[in-house]
Amino acid sequence: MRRPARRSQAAGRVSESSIKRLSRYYRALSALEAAGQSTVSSPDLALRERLTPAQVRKDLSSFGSFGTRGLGYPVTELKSRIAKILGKDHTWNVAVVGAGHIGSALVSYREFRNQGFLIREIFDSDPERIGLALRGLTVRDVAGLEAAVKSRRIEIVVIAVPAEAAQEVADRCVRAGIKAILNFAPVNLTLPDDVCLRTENMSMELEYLSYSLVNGPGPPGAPTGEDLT
Amino acid sequence: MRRPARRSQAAGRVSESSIKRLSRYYRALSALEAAGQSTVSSPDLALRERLTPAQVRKDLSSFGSFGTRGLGYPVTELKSRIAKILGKDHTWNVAVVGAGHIGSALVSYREFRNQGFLIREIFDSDPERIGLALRGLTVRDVAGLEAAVKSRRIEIVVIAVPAEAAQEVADRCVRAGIKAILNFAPVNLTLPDDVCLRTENMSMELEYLSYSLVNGPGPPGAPTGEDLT
DNA sequence: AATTGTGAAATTGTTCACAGCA
DNA sequence: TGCTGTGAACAATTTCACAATT
Repeated sequence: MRRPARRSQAAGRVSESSIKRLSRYYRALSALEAAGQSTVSSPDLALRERLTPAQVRKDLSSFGSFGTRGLGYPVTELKSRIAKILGKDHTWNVAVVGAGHIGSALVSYREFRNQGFLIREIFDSDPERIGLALRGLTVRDVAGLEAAVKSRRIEIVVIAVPAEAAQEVADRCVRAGIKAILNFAPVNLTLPDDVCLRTENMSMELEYLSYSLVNGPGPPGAPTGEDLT
Repeated sequence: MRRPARRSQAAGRVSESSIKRLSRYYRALSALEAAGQSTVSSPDLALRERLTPAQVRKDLSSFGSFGTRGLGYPVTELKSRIAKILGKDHTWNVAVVGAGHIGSALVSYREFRNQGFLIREIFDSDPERIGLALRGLTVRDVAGLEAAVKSRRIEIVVIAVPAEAAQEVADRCVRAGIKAILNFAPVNLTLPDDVCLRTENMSMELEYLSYSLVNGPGPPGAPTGEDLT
């Protein structure tokens, strides 16, 4: 065996939250680049993303990044560095399962394609939907999922089926060798540890909103105007 | 025996993450209730939500909840307790701004209504879309937003417009007195502190997935099957 | 016997503060 | 001078371990 394995880059230990912040830096850097700014400082970046300069520096340094002391970070360079870390230097082949409202919205969602996620197939089990054309794609029978994963080299599956059907779809994805799933069904999927799962849980966000409306926004203790005795 | 001031319930200090977990408990409890189970223990709940029993107990006890030692938590009781905390004992009047793919998907999204979020209005600025019928709603001119917020007592606005237009819509919401916004546009909105904002950031989730595909899933060091040199 | 509720310990994440560099 | 990179201080969160309770 090899020594304490390193990852591709100088990636140390990167927490989920710092990866999420990386996404935000990426977005900010894209905007800066578009605006023609060539370097950016940590206070500057922090301001744009409502973070602290220290955090920006910690995050960026945590994967051995290089800014220039006294000057800041080179925008384009840093952007492409982050792109690489986030796997944005690839494109990914995506299949959507479920051609209902969410599924159909996704195939038309520009942001998806912009980010390098190319939707190659959309599946459904409803005979009424199979055969429909959606943005240049034809809805196909979900029975063909495994075959398509192989033949079209699908790497990511988006699950946009009703809650009851989601686990079964997920199981089939796993059997087909899929390693990343984005789930829109409001259930907890059970998957092997080597499959990465993200669940887009709108209910959770909504509940957080309603919680805040009831209990007052912001950190505990913040005034609401109302006095809850 | 006077104590330092309490909130409505025994709500102590509740972090964002524990509120999100509350949503999960709620969902698990709904399932348990439907299955006819009348009590549930913390190890049981933890298993279903992939958490630790200790965390479940900490969360639940943090707002002075009551299980029964030796027995567990009463499912129905706990569920309605959480419902109250999350503001799920109300319904909320929601307006959607933006009748594009996301906006239209939302008005048809059953989960939304199930959770007590009633979409009362949908707005757009595109003359081609104004007047269209969507699930019993008519797309109206966004110029009428402020008026509708008042006359229809809208409490939550969902922003589903392109990135460029999002901040302006948000500003108008604030002026109309809205205190909760769910944002689907891929931008950072700037809002007063007393307005609760949640941004549903799909790019972030996608980037997390692609990061995981590139760098291996799970906590750092987890084996992938593939050996990244 | 089983399970909650909870201080205390461990861990994780964030901010501070300053040395080192352009 | 201004800013990065980073160890050390601090804060938040999670887990542990156990007394209390049914």
